[in-house]
Amino acid sequence: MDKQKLCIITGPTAAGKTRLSIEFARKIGGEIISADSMQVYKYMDIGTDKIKPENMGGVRHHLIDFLDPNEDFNVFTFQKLAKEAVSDISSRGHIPVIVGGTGFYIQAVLYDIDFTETDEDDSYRRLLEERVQKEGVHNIYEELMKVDPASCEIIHENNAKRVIRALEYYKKTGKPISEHNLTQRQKESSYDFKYFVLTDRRDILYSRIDKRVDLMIEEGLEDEVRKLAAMDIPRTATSMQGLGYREMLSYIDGECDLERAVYLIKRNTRHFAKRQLTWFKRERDVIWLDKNEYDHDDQKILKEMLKYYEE
RNA sequence: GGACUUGUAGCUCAAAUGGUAGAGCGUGGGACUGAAACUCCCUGUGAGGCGGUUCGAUACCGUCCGAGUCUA
Repeated sequence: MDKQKLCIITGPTAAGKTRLSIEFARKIGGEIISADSMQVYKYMDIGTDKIKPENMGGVRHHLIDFLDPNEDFNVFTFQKLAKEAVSDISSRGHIPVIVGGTGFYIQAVLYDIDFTETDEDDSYRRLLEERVQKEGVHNIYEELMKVDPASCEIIHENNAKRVIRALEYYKKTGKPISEHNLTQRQKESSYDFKYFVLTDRRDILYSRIDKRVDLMIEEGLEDEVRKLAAMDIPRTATSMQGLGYREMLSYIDGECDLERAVYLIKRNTRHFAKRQLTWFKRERDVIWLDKNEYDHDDQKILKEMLKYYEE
């Protein structure tokens, strides 16, 4: 049986994925699955730069704007929903196009990474978090050293989050996560995929980010965040970790002035774009599309993408 | 015009009784496999110019240039 076709359009934030993806999807008869950890949330439109229905050009979108900001969202959930969407789309004879900047999410779907090993119980994680609060990471790092020294080679001691997860994994499965990761890494994709990474010169990217943040402020980001705050969404919620939301909340709570908040949003977004690029650089079988090499002309890029697609 | 302060890494600033200097932030690079817009790691030879004193000056002296504060 032939492999299922799948396209991916990703790249750092503000590279111009959204607009391009609409044209591309229309050309190939595709439907879009958003791979964005924040655009899943309702009431978070400005800060996530969520596409407006009138800009969708008739292309159907999945995994966007459906979750309450109080709810948690993570890779596993995304993977499950995305796989459902993929089969739904292909069952109707369309091509699934994954669009978004969360590389981890894309990987989870593309290589069908196995996350099914554990239950929902996170009491152990909570316990470890508390211990880190009180004792620092060192002690639990030592514990990880005993059960999974290979992970200690990879995870830096200061990276409490990853140390906790490694211990949690061991506790729940009796196996080291390092071993699991190793086998997952070997996987071949079961899709016939084209993985496009849209990018641009760094300075252009950065100035686009700055402009976009200014625009968000003009469009009323503050108001959007105030409304969320009024909905009693805790600052620790996954949704409130989103860029722009975190910083705005600290401004609203009087921890800094607006100017500072805006500066931080811009800076953190730049850092984020950099991290995204690092991620895509080490992904296999990626097709880089540097806008700079196509005179920043979407039509030229689109032509190139279609060429790859026909292959 | 006079008095004073000041000129150290892209930015904000340290330190060293004269023995060639660090921090934070930015920048750049990297990791990442149920939190990922998360979390974490690595990354800095740079003293305004010219003279002088000295074995040796970014530090002392002179001078020029730039910045700031006060003042007739």
